[in-house]
Order: sequence, then structure tokens, then C-alpha cells
Amino acid sequence: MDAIPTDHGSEELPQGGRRGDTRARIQQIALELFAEHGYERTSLREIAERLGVTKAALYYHFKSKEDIVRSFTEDYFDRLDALIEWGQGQPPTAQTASELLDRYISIVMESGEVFRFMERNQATLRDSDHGKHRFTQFRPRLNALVEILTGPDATARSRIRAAAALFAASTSCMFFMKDALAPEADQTQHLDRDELHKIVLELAEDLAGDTGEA
Amino acid sequence: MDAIPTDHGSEELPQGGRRGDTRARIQQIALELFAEHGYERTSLREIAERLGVTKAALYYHFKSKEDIVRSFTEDYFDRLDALIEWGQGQPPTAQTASELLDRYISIVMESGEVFRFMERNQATLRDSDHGKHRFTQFRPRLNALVEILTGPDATARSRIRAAAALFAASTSCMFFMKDALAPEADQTQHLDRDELHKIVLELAEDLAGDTGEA
DNA sequence: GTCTATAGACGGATAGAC
DNA sequence: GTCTATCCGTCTATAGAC
Repeated sequence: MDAIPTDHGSEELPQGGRRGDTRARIQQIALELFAEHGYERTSLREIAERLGVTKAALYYHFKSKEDIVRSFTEDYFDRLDALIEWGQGQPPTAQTASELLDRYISIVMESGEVFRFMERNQATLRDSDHGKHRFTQFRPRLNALVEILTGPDATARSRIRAAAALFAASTSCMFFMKDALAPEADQTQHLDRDELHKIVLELAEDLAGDTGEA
Repeated sequence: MDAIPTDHGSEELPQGGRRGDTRARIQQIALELFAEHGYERTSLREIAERLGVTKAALYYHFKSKEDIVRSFTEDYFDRLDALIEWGQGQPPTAQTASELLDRYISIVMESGEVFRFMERNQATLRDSDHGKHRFTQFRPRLNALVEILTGPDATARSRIRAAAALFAASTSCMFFMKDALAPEADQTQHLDRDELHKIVLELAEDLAGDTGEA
């Protein structure tokens, strides 16, 4: 379902294909369990069990538990950094802002479970070893994105609104992509990804676009 | 700084008053560490150390580690439930929506570290024992708040915007209350609570207010 | 590539003295 | 109300056979 970066020559799994890449299966299961029950509450034994192997096998594919996390957050941050770099090279127009938000939403939606995992394990990520490296560093990236959206000399109000646009966009995507509204809700339940993307983009634009000059 | 519910007759600590209530001091330190380093990565030994007592002492005041968490989330959810109940008793007007958002923001801001803790430990809370009880249950409460904001027959778009308003409001409050914009930012840095409250309220109203009838 | 076995550490929690 | 001492479980990680 979600794009797990294979970071080495990956063949297509033939639809539910069991045999294939153990490494990818580890990532998939780990991500799922980390997101659902939390990083620390998910033991390697648990992951191994779900895969039908033993703990020791995991260590053949990853050098540590944290390394598993790195393997899928890495890709996400690479995309984000690419977006920032792109944004910094654009003229500071409203058009640029809209496109930035559009791309940002795409990244969040395509990252699928990865973003959900990060959202739900913030405390863990912030504290972990690789938190000191270049991953998990939300804050500087958020600031960079905000600056692209508002320009360098924006008021506090503008900055807050820009940040809120990003918060709202990503959180909404996460929340409405899987958990949906309510299990028993009757109405137009199946809003597909494109529909959701459109609604969220519009909402983010409303926030980031109003610079308070009225 | 933050309102830690003392849930028994609490006297005022005389300004930095060391001696007083050990129970309250445990809550304070625990909340701080849980929020900063994560619930699971914070051991009771660590908390005890910071207080200059031993682990065993903690068990005199709380029956378990999770019980410490319960002691400060309980109050937060009580306030939220009270807000929901209030909202459900109001006429479904734009005025009600604004006031709901206003009160919601107040709750988040006054909860201080508690909300931050919950945000950063979602995975843990969702999974924990008391997650099956009445705490940590964000989802049903969010749905209730959304329904008050939009009314029962709202479009998916309206609901998403209302939810986004709540997401954006709470996250913005958290983010800009302590971590501030950027450490080295030059401009109007010290926006006080009232100023922040106002900006966030306005932004939330913009989201929740536009029902797409234009 | 996967297994068995185990090291080595640390966690939450309790008993009972003071 | 706080301490010392300890139990027991689980965890990550590694060594080495197959």
C-alpha cells in the first residue's frame, strides 16, 4: 500500500507475493506496528514473530532497531528537503506558495504510514540517537517552509498562519486518509485521495494566503 | 507554571517552595520528562532521582507509572468533556462555533505541558491500559466537536475544515507557546498568550466558518 | 540467510524496616 | 513518607552453528 523505500534494486512483488524481499517485509511490518502500538512498545521479537522468523534474522538486515526506523524516515526527509530546495529557488509569489502546499500535501499523502508513525512517536524520535543526526528534525524544516510561504520579513501573524497551514494540511491528511470520519457515519464516506487532496489544499491556501493586508 | 491538578486539598506553594506536596512535584517532573523524552524512555528511577527520592517513594503516591499519567490527563479530558456538553446545549449558530473555538483554545493553552505530552506520546497513549478506559480517546471527542461546529448534516468538506481548525489551533498553540518561532529570529518575538490566542482563534474561525456556500 | 542460545542491562513493581 | 533490597520480566544485541 504505502511506498516503502527499498533503497536497493527492488523488484515488484507479484501481488501479495510472500517470498521476495525479507528486508521490505520487515520494514512494512515494523512500520505498521510502530505506528499502531508505538516504537518502544513494539519489540523485535514481535516483529520477527509476525514475519515467521526470529529476532536474530532481523539483525542480518538491519544493524539495530533504530536503523529500521531510519530506513523509512530517510526517504521522507529527502523528499521534504528537495521540496524546500525547490521552494527556495522560486520567486516568492502566491503561485509559488500554492504549489509548495500542493507538493507538500502530496508528500504527506504518499508517505502514507510513515508520516503517521512520526506523528505518533514524536517524543521517541526527538530523543533517539538519530534525532541528533539529520532526521526527525521537523522544526528547522518547518521554519524553512514557513519562510518560503511568507517571505523573510513577515509578521508573527503571517508566520503562525503559514505554520498552521502546514500543520492542518498534514494532520488532516493523516486523519482522514485511514481513520476516516466516523465508522458509522452515513454520508459521502469514500472521498478518494484526489478529493481529499483538493479540499486540504484549498484549506491550507486559505490559511497561508491571507497575510492580513485587508 | 502549568496547572497540575492536585486532586486533593492543595495549598499554594510559596513561590518555588520546595517542601510542600511531593505528589505535585512528582507530577511536575514526570510531565516534563515524559513530554521531553517520551513516556517509555523516562524511567521511574530517573524521575525519582530528579526529585531526590527513590523509586519506592513514588509508589506511595501513585500506584503505577501509568497512574501518574492518568493523574494529569484526567483533568484535561474533564475540561474537554465539559466543553462538548456545553456546545451540545447551544443553538447551532456561527456565534456558538466561535465561542467553542475560543474556549477550546483556552483549554489547550491552559493545559500547558499536558497537551504537548499527549501530542508527542500518541502511540503510547493509544496503546496503554487506560487507553481502553475513557482517557486518551481523542477521536470521539474530535467528532463531537466537529459536529457542534458544522451541524449534523454537513458535507465532508465542512467536516474536514472543522477538524482542521481544531488541529491547527491546538498544534499552533503548542508550537508557538514555548518552542517559539526560531531561536535566532529577530522580529516581534515575544507575542504573549493573549496575542497568540487571538491570532489562533481568528485562523480557526476562518477554517471552520467557511462552509463552502459561496 | 536464518537459527539457537545467551549475554548483559534495565525496567516496573513489591516487601518490609525505619 | 521514605528507604534498602530484591524479584522477575523483557528487552536489545551478539556469538556461533547450520
